[in-house]
This record gives sequence, C-alpha cells and structure tokens, in this order.
Amino acid sequence: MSLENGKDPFKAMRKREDFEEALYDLAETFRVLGDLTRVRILMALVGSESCVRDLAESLDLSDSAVSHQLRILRNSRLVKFRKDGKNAMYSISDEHVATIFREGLEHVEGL
Amino acid sequence: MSLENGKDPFKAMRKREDFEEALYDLAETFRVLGDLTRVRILMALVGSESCVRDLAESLDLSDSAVSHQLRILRNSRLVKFRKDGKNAMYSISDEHVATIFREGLEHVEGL
DNA sequence: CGTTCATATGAACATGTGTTCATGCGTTTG
DNA sequence: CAAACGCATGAACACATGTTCATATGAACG
Repeated sequence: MSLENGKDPFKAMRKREDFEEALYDLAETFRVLGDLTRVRILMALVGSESCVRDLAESLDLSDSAVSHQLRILRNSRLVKFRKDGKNAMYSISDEHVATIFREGLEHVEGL
Repeated sequence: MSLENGKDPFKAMRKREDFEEALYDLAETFRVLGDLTRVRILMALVGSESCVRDLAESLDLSDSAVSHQLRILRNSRLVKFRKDGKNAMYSISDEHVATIFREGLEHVEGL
C-alpha cells in the first residue's frame, strides 16, 4: 500500500474492509472443509502424504473425484503437493488445519 | 473428555463406525461455518450476546434471513439462546468455536 | 516408437442451499 | 383489547456445488 497509515483518513475503513475480507476468506475455508469427501481426504493425509490413486482406492472414490477435490483443497492452501515421477504426492499444508480438525472433533464429540 | 489424553487425538477414536460418523458430523459443522452470513453472525456474537433484531440491523440483513441462519447455527449447537421477554438472546455456545475461528483466521492470514 | 499408468480438466446433470416474500404466533405496550 | 413488535417458518426462486463421463496430458516402460 502506498499511503502512510498515520495520515490516511480512510485507514479505519480500509481496516474494516480488510476484516470483512478476512471473514470472507474464513467462510470460504470452512466451506471447503464442509464436505465429507474432502474431510475424508484430509484425514487420510494427516500424518502421511499420499498420491491420488492411493487416496481413491483407500477411500473408494473415482480418480476423477479425488483429483477434482484435491484441486479445491489446493486452491485453499489446505494441501500441498510435489511431483514424484508420474505421481503427485499430496500432504497437509498447514499446522492450523490439524488444530482446526482437533477442535472440530471435540465440538462434535460434545453433541 | 475422551480426546484429552495427549498426543494423537485421532487415535482416541476406537470404533471405525464412530470415526466415520464423527467425520460426517465434522464436515457438517464446517459446512455450517462455511457461509459468510453465518460467519458474520458468529463474529458479532463473539463476546456479546445479541438478539435477532440487533443482529439484523448491525449486519444489514433482514430479520428473516438472520432468523433462518440462527436456526441452522442452533441445530449445529454453535449458538445457544435464551428468551428474554419478546426478545431471543443468542450467544456462542461452545468455547471450541472461538478456537476454530482463531486458527482459521491464522490460516487465512497466511495466504 | 506405442502402450499403459497417474493425473487433470471441461461439460453436463442432479442435488443442495440461501435469500426473499408472505404469513403466523406469542409477547409487550398503548 | 388492539396494535405493534420480535421472531419463526414454509414456499419459491435463483444460484452454487459435487459427481460422473469423456477426454487430454505427460511420464514411465516394454
């Protein structure tokens, strides 16, 4: 940003807009997490990276479905991947994700 | 709580059916959180309970929209409420929710 | 080479979802 | 009491979304 914070009369407004944008991103992240297939994929990736084919087999899904969902997870930075020959190895990208999962599980346990 | 025993909370799940069901509930909870309107409502409720009318006004939403969304949040045990005369006072129901929000915000900050 | 394997992607379809509108219901207030 | 208020809810509509199917790409391997 080019304006100095101290002299910008719209500083407060920009901060509010930044907050609204953060809320939008937060909702978007939860929206991505709010699908059983993606939750199962992420759970399978907790602690052990895996390729598309193995995920599809262990979760009983089509390769295509897994690939589609992994793209969505990738776009939300919830998983990262590296190429290994003709395989694409996926893994959890973020420590916060595990925490979110743990807290979420504790929440549903309390139901 | 059964998940409080230390290193790996996921292994605390004993039966596979229970685990699958927990994943379903987890995805359902995230699905509910994955909507901007509901995120804004929850943020407004963090730290201060509020009634439908005030939420609608401060968030620039219709009473009906707020009420519909609050019902969804209620069904997921994300908010609780008490009747106060003709008002319905809503508040965050679960301390895990605040943690989930905090971790989620840190995640989106890292984008 | 050509074939096979792993992955990606677009289109299409069916299903799910959030909002608005209209209305109902209980409680407070004049 | 009657009117106003706060809230809830069903129907309907517009829109988003996940899966499947077909196909494309690109790397290993005979």
